[in-house]
Amino acid sequence: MKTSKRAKLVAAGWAAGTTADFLGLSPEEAAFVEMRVALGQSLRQWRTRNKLTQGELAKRLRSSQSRVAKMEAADPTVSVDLLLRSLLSLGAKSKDIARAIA
Amino acid sequence: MKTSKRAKLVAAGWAAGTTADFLGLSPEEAAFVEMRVALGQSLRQWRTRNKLTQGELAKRLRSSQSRVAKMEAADPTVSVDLLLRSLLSLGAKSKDIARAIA
DNA sequence: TGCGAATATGTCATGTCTGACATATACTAA
DNA sequence: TTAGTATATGTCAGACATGACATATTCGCA
Repeated sequence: MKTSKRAKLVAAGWAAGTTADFLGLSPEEAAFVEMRVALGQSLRQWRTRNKLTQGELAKRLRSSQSRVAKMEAADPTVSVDLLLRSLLSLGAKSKDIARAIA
Repeated sequence: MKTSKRAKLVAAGWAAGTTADFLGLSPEEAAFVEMRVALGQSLRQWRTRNKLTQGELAKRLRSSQSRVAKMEAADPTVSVDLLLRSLLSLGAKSKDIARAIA
């Protein structure tokens, strides 16, 4: 894992050490987690850039504040589908999303 | 929508005309569908490149042939999560996925 | 410090996705 | 054509994600 990516995961609340190490994740599983974390962070960026609270965004998405918080935290109960639809609702384009996960 | 993207959608079985037109999809919804179609096509490429049948891939994924077929067809009942995990299992990297959806 | 706003965490009923199976259709070679 | 293989389509019970709610924690500011 690149150092920059690890920094992001740590920032997102993942303990130090590689994500893969943490609980015997296979490389694919680790990559999947990394993508989810990256999308969660991206969502937070788009939300704050648009000066919205989680509650306000939730209303726009017809969701709830708690779910938005979980999205941004890449909670295991949040699907990538929901993250993507939320980002698109905030105005993110395919290429923005591609850049976020690359 | 770019011509190249439309060609892909048509190739994937979507009727001519823009995806958005087809059934009153909002731009965000259309973009989401396009991403799913792109991921489905990418999955097929990775599978055929690895000379696997849908059944063989299904076994590796602990899934079923029918679901693999639906993934490649971007069937509405298939989540992006499943598409991504499948691609990663085939050896695709984050940047490959980013390129596919960009 | 305290207070109010924002965010985080836990739980649950309801709705959606999943693998599995059956079966239909498409493709290839004889 | 036919048979054999691959892929597509339809359905369903069980598994998982969802919005909503309650509540806890963190943050910013006076």
